[in-house]
Amino acid sequence: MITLIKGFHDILPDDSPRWEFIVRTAAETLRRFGFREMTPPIMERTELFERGIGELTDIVEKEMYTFEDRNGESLTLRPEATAGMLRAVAEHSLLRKEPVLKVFTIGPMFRRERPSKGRFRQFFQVDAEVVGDDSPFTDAEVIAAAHAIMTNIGATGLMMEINSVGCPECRARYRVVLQDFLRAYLTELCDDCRRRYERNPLRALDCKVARCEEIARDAPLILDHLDESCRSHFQAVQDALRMLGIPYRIEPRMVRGLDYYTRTAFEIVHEELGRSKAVGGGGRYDSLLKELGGPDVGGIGFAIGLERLSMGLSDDDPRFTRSIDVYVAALGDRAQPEAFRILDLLRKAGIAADTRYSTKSLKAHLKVADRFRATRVVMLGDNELERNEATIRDMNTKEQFTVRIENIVAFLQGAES
RNA sequence: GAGGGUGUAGCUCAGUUGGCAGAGCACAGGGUUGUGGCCCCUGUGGUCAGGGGUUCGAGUCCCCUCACUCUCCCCA
Repeated sequence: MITLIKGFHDILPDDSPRWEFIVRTAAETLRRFGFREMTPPIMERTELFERGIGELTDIVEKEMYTFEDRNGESLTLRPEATAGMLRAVAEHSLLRKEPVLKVFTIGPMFRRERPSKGRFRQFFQVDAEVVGDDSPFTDAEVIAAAHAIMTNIGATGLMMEINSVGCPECRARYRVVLQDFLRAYLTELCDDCRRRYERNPLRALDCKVARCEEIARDAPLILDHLDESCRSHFQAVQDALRMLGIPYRIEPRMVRGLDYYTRTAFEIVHEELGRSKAVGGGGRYDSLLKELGGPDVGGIGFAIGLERLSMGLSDDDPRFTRSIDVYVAALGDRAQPEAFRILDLLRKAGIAADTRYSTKSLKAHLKVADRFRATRVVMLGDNELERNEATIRDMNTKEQFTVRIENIVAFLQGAES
């Protein structure tokens, strides 16, 4: 048997109603916030991710599905959506038409990591971006949109964590302060943190190794080293969140894995999965679009992992059960062609109808209709056929009606309401 | 990349000191010649992950391989 690629997964028919609900709810919520859908391809030139995400990040260094096209060009399956979204914004000059652009996309991302609970090599994200606006209200609105998606889907046990990583100038100043502090502990830090000491010392703050955590507890915080404009921006974001009633917690040691974030950064954490497997995350990027060849304006965005979001939902929600409107039961070979024709009429009238040709006895037909959760059954046998009629059974009340064949569609539509 | 755990029917899992391959659910048929859900009966379905070894005999003991899964690093 040929099997699934490791870390990939099928969404089976029984899973689809629940999945479709999540995707639809996310899209509806974002449209309510003024976002419009945009769908870039799932494959881009490798250089886009190297430039956009940062060459020194884990994602670009070791997690990308990169391969050579037949003409020798290096292509990569997208590991996240923002780079492709901003590429499209720049390439089509969308900001000339609309100086503040709010867009979202939903689709699969690919990262070649070791799979585990809630972590896959292909996973779906809903990704939203606001480009061309620096207002702290925009930051709060984006966080509110992420929160609304999860509230509307009904996920529980979630927490919004926020931080400010400052503008590039603040960060450069803070980095020196942090390095001064860490220098005394260099021999005690884990290998990774020591390796990153020069290039990216901030990551030590987020390390999960016990000793590193202890050290990080006493480290100076970037929040205490922001300049006036960054500090007032962060304060304004919090004020706006409180106005909206969004529950949040300041996480002063949060550092995100993508290089492009500036100022506001946030994560959505699930109590069961813990902080190392966020359900969603995002932040502001003030120079990314320019880096990708677009105008020099800032933006902010977030991504939510749909599989992880789905884990916060209960399994037996009645919204997710299958159902059709009408089942057509043909009894005997003479009735079958007529039933076949009726089935087609029902479908053309917009009624969700189905049958099973290999089922013969009425008892078996009704069992199938029951399993399909059909609300009504059209029964057609020799008795009915002779009189040009059909029997229609209401599966809930067990009431039965005799209806002339040419009136079946009208009868079913009339009883619809 | 490092370290644990688990592989028996479509699914969830029993399987005793090594002695005929099992249950529940699901599926199909029947109990009712044309009336579902509950109940009862019957049936279909197995390379016991794969390979090798020990043994009269291996699902069970030993070795190897593979797959899945969880934890850590990191991300959604």
